[in-house]
Amino acid sequence: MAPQRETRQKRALATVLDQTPSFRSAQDLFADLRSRGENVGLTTVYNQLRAMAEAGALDTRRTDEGETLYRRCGTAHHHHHLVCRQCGAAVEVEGPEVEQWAEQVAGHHGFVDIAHTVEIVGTCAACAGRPGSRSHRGHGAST
Amino acid sequence: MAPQRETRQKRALATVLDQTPSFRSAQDLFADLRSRGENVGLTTVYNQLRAMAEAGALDTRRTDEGETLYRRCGTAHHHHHLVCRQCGAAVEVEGPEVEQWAEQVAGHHGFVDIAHTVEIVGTCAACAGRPGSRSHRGHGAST
DNA sequence: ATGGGTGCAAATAATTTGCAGGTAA
DNA sequence: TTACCTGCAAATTATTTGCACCCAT
Repeated sequence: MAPQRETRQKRALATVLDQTPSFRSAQDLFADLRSRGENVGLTTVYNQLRAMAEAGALDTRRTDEGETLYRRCGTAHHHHHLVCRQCGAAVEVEGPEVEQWAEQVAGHHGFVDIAHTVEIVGTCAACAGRPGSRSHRGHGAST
Repeated sequence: MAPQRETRQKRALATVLDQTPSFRSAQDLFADLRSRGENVGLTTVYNQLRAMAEAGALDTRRTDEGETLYRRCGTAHHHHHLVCRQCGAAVEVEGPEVEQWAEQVAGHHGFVDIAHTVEIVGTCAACAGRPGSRSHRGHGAST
């Protein structure tokens, strides 16, 4: 397997991902890239995003509207997310008890080869303080 | 507000929903309806599905591929799902400890107005017994 | 009669794919 | 040079919407 090549586009995307702590959509990242003057194609963004996600370098989520959101993965081990419904900020959390509960419940029903998804959504302290800041999936980049 | 009307299409959809214990996509339900000879339009299926979901009569999920799945809601109170990745069968489960854990973790990070999603995926006893039955989103209806 | 219900056709929207040309190694 | 990468354009796919007609009440 030939090693991955270093391209301007890859570097640009990686940079943007590193500068945002919250989940962002492909379309969003693409727009951000363009606003920075980086000339990267939408197709490339999708290509890279998928490649990185498959390589385990990115965490992914789906919004209720069907968009896939990506975010640089902090810890390598299993974890869940606590996401702010206002600003999109995400905190990685762990919960041994939940893992156990899932295993237990599944086993109790005769299920094997268990996997699970947990996501907690709420309003973070900052957003709770100043209501009305409807920057659901805000940028905050460039300019 | 005028009461809902009783139509052949609504009844047909309701019947199909009642006969399946697992989550099914709109496309899937539509195909099933047609295979039964029921002449219902895809648009109507979507219309009804959305109306029922908003009315709280249906539970909804999203597959990784972006499809929305619907299923008649058994219990009215909060619960989660244990789904079989092979046949799609779903069991409604509860977990007081998880609810508490979510509240606790969220509060610890300063988040308020908490909501959460939990989904356990596994292979049910039946499917584990006869591997290879790749009916990912099986019908099981008619014929 | 009448207004909610229906469904064909066209519109959306996110994401994927074909493929010709670019470029890192 | 080589084949991986890029990105335009077109294709896919689930779902929504415009709208004229129909039927349960």
